[in-house]
Amino acid sequence: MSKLPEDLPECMVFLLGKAYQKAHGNFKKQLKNYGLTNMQHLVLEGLWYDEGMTAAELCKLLIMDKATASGILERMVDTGWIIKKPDPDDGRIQKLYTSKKANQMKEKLIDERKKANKHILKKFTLEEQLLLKRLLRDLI
Amino acid sequence: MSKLPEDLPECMVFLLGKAYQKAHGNFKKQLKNYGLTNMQHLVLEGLWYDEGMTAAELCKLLIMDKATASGILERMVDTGWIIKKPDPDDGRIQKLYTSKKANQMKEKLIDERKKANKHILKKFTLEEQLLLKRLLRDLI
DNA sequence: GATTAATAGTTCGTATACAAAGGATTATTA
DNA sequence: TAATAATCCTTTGTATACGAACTATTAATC
Repeated sequence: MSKLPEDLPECMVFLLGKAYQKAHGNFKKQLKNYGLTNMQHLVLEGLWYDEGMTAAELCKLLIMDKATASGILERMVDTGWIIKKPDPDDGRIQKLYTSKKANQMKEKLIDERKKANKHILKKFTLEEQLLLKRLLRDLI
Repeated sequence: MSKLPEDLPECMVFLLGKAYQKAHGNFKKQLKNYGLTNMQHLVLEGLWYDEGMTAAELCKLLIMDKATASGILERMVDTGWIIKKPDPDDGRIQKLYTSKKANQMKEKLIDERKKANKHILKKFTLEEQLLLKRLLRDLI
């Protein structure tokens, strides 16, 4: 006999997936007001940390597949959030920069992620928060 | 000044998403040998728990969007993992059943998830494992 | 210096994920 | 019972996610 409601909460793939879905779902709604997605927001934060990164570098930082990145970056160029500049020294590379539009919203956007994070974690004690983050980092 | 490598590990949406990706990525490879995806595997486990569920009931159990389920179930019918039977009492409903093909692999498939789960958690002490699962459940 | 290997990106195919709208059917209610 | 609401499911459109194959370009090696 196979159980499930008892087994499901034991399955990490399930737990992680659904916890992510829940957390992502809320943040997503907030970001929709800006016309951004979570991954697009992460790209901006990545570039604010190190303006001029290549797609490959960004992929490494954000643990993102290059094929996935290709589409995300294309949409962000189309919607005016980032700019691609070819590298004169290496024809394979395009360096990535945030746009004026993005930089004007920088403070607000960074604050949105902080708020979302607090909202997700507010049900935990500070100890639990630190512990959860440590355990998740160990999984990555 | 915006940081990122210091801030990223603080962001729950990021941590949860990447931890899920990592865990899912490994399980995915194992399941590929069977021609199944994680969600399709979950559908089978759901139906083994309660054969004859409707799509709506399954969605509730697996915390899955109905639109998402629609596609998954269609593919699983096409590949012969499940069967849809119309309900004579309610024309809106189709009851879902696992196929012979699925039931023949039942033990193996259930074992695959257990193995995957162990593999994901092996780096933690038993205490940490229980704690992590509790914290994740609280997030859902 | 020509061949081979490695790297950067793109493109394609498939599978979620989900908002929104639509069609069919059943339940409710005035 | 006719009109309305609720439910079930599908379809459409957009955004990841990622394996695999492909192009272009640079690096390595013989």
